[in-house]
Amino acid sequence: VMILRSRFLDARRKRRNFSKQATEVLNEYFYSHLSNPYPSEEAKEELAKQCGITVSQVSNWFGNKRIRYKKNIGKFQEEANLYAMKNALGARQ
Amino acid sequence: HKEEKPELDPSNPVANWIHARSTRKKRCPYTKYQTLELEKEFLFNMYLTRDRRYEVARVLNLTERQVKIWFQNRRMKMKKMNKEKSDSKEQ
DNA sequence: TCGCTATGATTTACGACGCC
DNA sequence: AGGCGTCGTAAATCATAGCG
Repeated sequence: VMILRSRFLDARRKRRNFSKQATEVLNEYFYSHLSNPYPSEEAKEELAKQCGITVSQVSNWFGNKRIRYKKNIGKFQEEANLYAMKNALGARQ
Repeated sequence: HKEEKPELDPSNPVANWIHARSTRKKRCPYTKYQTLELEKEFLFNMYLTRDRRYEVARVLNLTERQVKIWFQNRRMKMKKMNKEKSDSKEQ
């Protein structure tokens, strides 16, 4: 408990990339809201909970994703297709 | 609510996103000295009087607008840091 | 081990809106 | 109207994790 706390309070603990599952959740939201990828505060809280990260981290992730996607749509085409397909399959059941 | 500039283009997904106006000044990182002096001033008071703003801007060779915005951003940063501190304390 | 790039976080600069 | 406040964000930049 104290250890978990100090993990957060402890300044400058090393940055870790988010888990594959977390990135999966964020990408699913991003690509299924591609025409308006701006989650509300409530949606951010839900995503944060699902991903095990903070709301600020969710905001950072979307900010980075939007600008990087916009800067080079081509580079993300494959990823976009993957999540579009995943979404279509999931929506059918 | 919209923010800066919804582009009117058909069919591409990015069209309705928020875009910065082309007239926006490019972000220019401040020097260590500028940042240090701004931090010292912030420690003295989180809100600037008009006279202090003029003086700080003059000394650091920034515009009054840049100094005003720096303080606004700094207050938001402080708020965020306080929130994270209290969030991590509960449970 | 070394470089490089991808990724998460932070820093400037505004637009939108609010309240004197 | 006008000016400064917050809030959320764009875009650039920083720092370094992580991989070939």
